[in-house]
Amino acid sequence: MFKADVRPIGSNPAEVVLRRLRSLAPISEREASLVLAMGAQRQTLPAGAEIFGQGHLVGRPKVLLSGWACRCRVLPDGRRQIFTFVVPGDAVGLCSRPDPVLQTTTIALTKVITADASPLAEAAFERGAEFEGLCQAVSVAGALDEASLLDHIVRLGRQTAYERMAHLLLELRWRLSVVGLASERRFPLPLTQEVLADALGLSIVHVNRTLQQLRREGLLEMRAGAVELLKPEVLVAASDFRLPLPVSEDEAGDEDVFRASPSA
Amino acid sequence: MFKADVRPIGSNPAEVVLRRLRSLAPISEREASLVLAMGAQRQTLPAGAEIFGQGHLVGRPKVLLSGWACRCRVLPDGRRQIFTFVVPGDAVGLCSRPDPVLQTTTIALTKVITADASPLAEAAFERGAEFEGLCQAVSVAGALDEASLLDHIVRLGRQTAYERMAHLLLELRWRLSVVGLASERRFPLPLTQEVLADALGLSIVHVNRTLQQLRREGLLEMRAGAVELLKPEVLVAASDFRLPLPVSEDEAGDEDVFRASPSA
DNA sequence: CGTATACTTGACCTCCATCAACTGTTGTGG
DNA sequence: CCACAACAGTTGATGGAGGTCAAGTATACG
Repeated sequence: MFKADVRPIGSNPAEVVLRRLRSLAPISEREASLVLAMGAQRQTLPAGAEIFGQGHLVGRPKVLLSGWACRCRVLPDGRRQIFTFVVPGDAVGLCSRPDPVLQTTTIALTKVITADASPLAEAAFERGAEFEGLCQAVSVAGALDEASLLDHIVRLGRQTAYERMAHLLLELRWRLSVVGLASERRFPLPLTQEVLADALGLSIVHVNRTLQQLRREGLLEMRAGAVELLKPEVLVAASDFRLPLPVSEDEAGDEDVFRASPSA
Repeated sequence: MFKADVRPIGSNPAEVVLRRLRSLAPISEREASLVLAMGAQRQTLPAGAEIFGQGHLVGRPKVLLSGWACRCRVLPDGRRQIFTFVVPGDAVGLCSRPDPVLQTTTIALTKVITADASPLAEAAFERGAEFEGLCQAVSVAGALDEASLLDHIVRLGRQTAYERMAHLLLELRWRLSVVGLASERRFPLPLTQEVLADALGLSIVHVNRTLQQLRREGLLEMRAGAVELLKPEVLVAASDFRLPLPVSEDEAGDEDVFRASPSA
């Protein structure tokens, strides 16, 4: 059985962050140790805790070492929209502009462990010349974040429930695989159907039926907080999923674990 | 009658850009003349022209001096999703990261006049210390762009057709008012119902019916490429519209033309 | 055990899409 | 100046995707 917050293989809990950054740009040893050192200042929060509040002045940026969170907004009548999921290795509130306010609330969806990312922010934004790799990795991470928002808009605006679900699952598989938390077919998904509904702009009931349809068609299995995509290629085709465009001609970090159409 | 691309009052066509930037941060005289100088290198494109292509390497950043454009993506089966509208004064492809690829296509919706924004990009990103105002304005512009994407996600995920339409019109009114192209109730809207449909994730027919409902309720009038919001407060209340949070405590530029709940 | 939380299922309804036709409105060329 | 495309907008009829309501059944947890 998968656990929601599998610890990276190495001993340092900040290793996920390093993996993430290495997938975005080449990271030197000196940079790596700066990143790993952040693992010392940890904070644990229970599911449901607010990590960043909408409208609060930004505190210090954070990275997620384990657990899942989401950025969302709640309408006055209680409707909620989730903008993006935050998975281990991701940063929250890490932003080049002296962002006066966050436009969103960040909430822990499981028990989470975070670390203070100020050292990373300082290295990337204020001493970018010294820390070229970190600077570039953080910059690319920002570009990917924006790409993910755009994908989300397409899902919500122009895709059916079935396509939205398939597309989101593939995106999560991709993001988790980068930090070593997903195999080609299987990954943890500690989300309730209600949370999926709030992300996909659907009702809980319809999320349930959509998942059942995918199961009936033999495309996935879900149990104990983990999903298995039985035929990822079919989902890719059905939802027009594509990975973010290649980062650049020469500067990829890790080799990709798998491409948009994995050999199943 | 309103024209779609009213020229700013001043003689220099780049004055809209200056207005936009001044609304975001204090701009010095030296910075202002740098901005106005960009007006010299103009380019005119017909409606339908592609300003930036998805996947192309970014050319030079541009600012829009007149006309309207949109950033969008087209799915393989022809469905189209518009992410955001680009109105006079806005920049396209202006980005701190050496963004290798644009995730979107930018298309002219009317005849447009653009100018090369490289001087602005260079001042803001490479000589930020010399051009503090520009640097800050561009940075805030980026934050507002992101906020607008988030609003769009909420519209598409959690609002009804009626709410989406009201919310979008209020956003456009706000953005145009900043550059002096909207009065409190009236502004140009050179968009077909098809374009609105592609932005709002609706069908053309339903956009038509939604507009008719708004008209029947005496909330707006549309003719000759311009809208008049007869009771903006009602639209604000119906769509839970709110302006982007205050930029910061002390550094606002222009006074706002009107706040979220204008005295109608 | 018993309570809370998540998931499941059925019945019903509504919002919005689709299809198809029709009505302006431009603008262009004969 | 009119004919007629071409396009944007309008309208009705119909159906389907997905929402809502309500009741059930696991599953976890103290």
